[in-house]
Amino acid sequence: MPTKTYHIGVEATMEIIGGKWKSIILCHLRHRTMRTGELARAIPQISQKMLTQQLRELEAANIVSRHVFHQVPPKVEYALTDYGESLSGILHELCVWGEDNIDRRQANGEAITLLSRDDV
Amino acid sequence: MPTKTYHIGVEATMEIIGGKWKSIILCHLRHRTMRTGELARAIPQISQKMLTQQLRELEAANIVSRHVFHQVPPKVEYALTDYGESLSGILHELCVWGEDNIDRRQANGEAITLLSRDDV
DNA sequence: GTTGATGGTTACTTTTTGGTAAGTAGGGCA
DNA sequence: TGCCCTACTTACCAAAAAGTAACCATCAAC
Repeated sequence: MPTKTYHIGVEATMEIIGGKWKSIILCHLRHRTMRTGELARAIPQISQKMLTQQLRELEAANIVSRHVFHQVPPKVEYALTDYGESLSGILHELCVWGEDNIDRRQANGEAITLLSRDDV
Repeated sequence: MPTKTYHIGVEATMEIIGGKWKSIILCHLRHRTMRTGELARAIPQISQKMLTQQLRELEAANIVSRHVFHQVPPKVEYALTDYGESLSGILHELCVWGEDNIDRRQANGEAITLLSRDDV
């Protein structure tokens, strides 16, 4: 098996929380356990496919846990694992920095909106 | 002009530091001003094209400044702007978390290496 | 006048990522 | 009987990101 080589720590981090959706999902799970449908409603732009795909990858990385309730209709809950919680501070800062960035760009005349500001 | 809409702060942040290269470049510039060639040597996997492309985008976002010395052969220096410095804490944490993540995966038997650990 | 150093661009191809739409399961319920 | 609910999968296609390789400019030194 070929050894995977990283040159700098941030590479590994971005492999886990990078991409268009993972950090968004994690920012929501940071606040509370959520069902699949709740996440989908919280992230209206995401498709079913992307949502489950990203959740599977986060689960594989031991960042998110998946709890299936054997019911009909199905019920599945996602939450940060203990290890996932170790990202909580970073996720919070990423949210806050982004909010500030949007404020600046607005002040600068850009046509840009932030719909929910839940990390203030 | 259509208004750009974000749903959560982290979206804006990831638009700026996301992608395969930006956070790596920024982690290097966090320590000191660097010339193009220095960056290229510090990130051996990156191509000329990607390096300049990513630097241009970071410059457009006002995260990185570009200082051209009108000499032959050319000399160009890149540095974090004051605003870019506001990412410094986050970048540091992203590096440290990644280093820890690699440690865990190694302890877990994965064939994986981290070449330089400059953020301890 | 050829070579080298440095930073950069361009055209082209490949890889990765994301989007759409349809289908599955299984019990509840009218 | 047939449709609903929820979570999830699959096949297929489109778009975005990244990789490759060749090229340019300038002046200095040999």
